[in-house]
Amino acid sequence: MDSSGAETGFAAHGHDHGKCVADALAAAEAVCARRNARLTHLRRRVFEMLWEAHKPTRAYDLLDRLRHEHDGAAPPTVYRALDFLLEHGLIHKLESLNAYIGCVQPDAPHRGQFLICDGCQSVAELDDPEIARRVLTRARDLGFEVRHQTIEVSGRCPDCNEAPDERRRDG
Amino acid sequence: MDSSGAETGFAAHGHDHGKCVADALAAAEAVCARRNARLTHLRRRVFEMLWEAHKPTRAYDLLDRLRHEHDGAAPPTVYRALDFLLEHGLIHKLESLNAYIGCVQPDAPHRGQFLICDGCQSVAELDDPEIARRVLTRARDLGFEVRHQTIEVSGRCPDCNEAPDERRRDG
DNA sequence: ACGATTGGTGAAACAGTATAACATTACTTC
DNA sequence: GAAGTAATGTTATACTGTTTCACCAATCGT
Repeated sequence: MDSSGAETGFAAHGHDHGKCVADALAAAEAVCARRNARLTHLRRRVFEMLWEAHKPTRAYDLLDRLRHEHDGAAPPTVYRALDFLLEHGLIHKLESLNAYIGCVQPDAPHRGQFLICDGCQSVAELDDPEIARRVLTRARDLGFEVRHQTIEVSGRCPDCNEAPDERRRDG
Repeated sequence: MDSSGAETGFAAHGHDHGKCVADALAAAEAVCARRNARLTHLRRRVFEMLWEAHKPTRAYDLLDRLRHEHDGAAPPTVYRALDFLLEHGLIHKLESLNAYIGCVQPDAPHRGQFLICDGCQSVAELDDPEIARRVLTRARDLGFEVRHQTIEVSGRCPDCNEAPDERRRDG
């Protein structure tokens, strides 16, 4: 639970991040292979960058990083890659932050629930079927047919809660 | 349930919209009076515009309308009004649309859940305590202290469901 | 009434987010 | 290898939101 980061809950400080990125990439490759989707160099790099950051990252931050290794990078470059990754459920967009983050369960397409820490920007992705089901039920009661759920919760993660002002986990 | 629009669920087509706006305004005035918050002309107008539209409205749409009656209107004009209204729980921001909408229960501050129709842009605000509670519980299990919940569901309202492509409720 | 403080507004510039449109390259398939 | 499709390059632009500073109006203590 502490070593991969590819599960529900907050990643531990000292988790093996190299492995965590590698695992995510392997999962993404598997998904794309299965679907005959082309995980091109650009798309792979954007995906890797999101996992390397391991926190919500904005499109223009990705663009800045991309430019370091790729001269012609422009907004469409990164947005197209993000669109592809979103479409295949490999990443999520956090609407309340206008930021993107790697998906911890790319195999099964799903709408996750996100806990977003105001203090350190860490994010935990839940996949609680009860929450999703309850939302579905209430919607259906009103005759509403659900297509997509956006559930984002802001607040303070355990670490930032302990040390309200001092500690900031950035790396 | 069909006449005021100021309740959970989708507003009926022929509801008395004048009354619905007037009621909302009265409620807003009451809230502001109780808190010694100043519902100035500008703020009131933005609030009214949101209720008149009766669907999610973007900041720059409000700005356009504001300019018709007020020459000096600029982005900060409308964003400041929106900030005030948000702060006092008189409106909500729909993060997945970057749009704003009047709150149906301004009395008790709350985090609502929103059903947003892709077809006609109508929105129903739920206030299901079970959903909110379940989210709270799961967060607390992970040691996460919740500050704010963003729950937005997109899909199709009953009307658009019946007539998938033809009917569009705009007015 | 007086000045000081506070909160609201006017105005201009700017920062951040995202898409449109069209040209070009690369990959696939036959 | 020619045709068709998918991906990328390139430029421009639209949309969303903030910063900053100056000014005015209401409030408060005296």
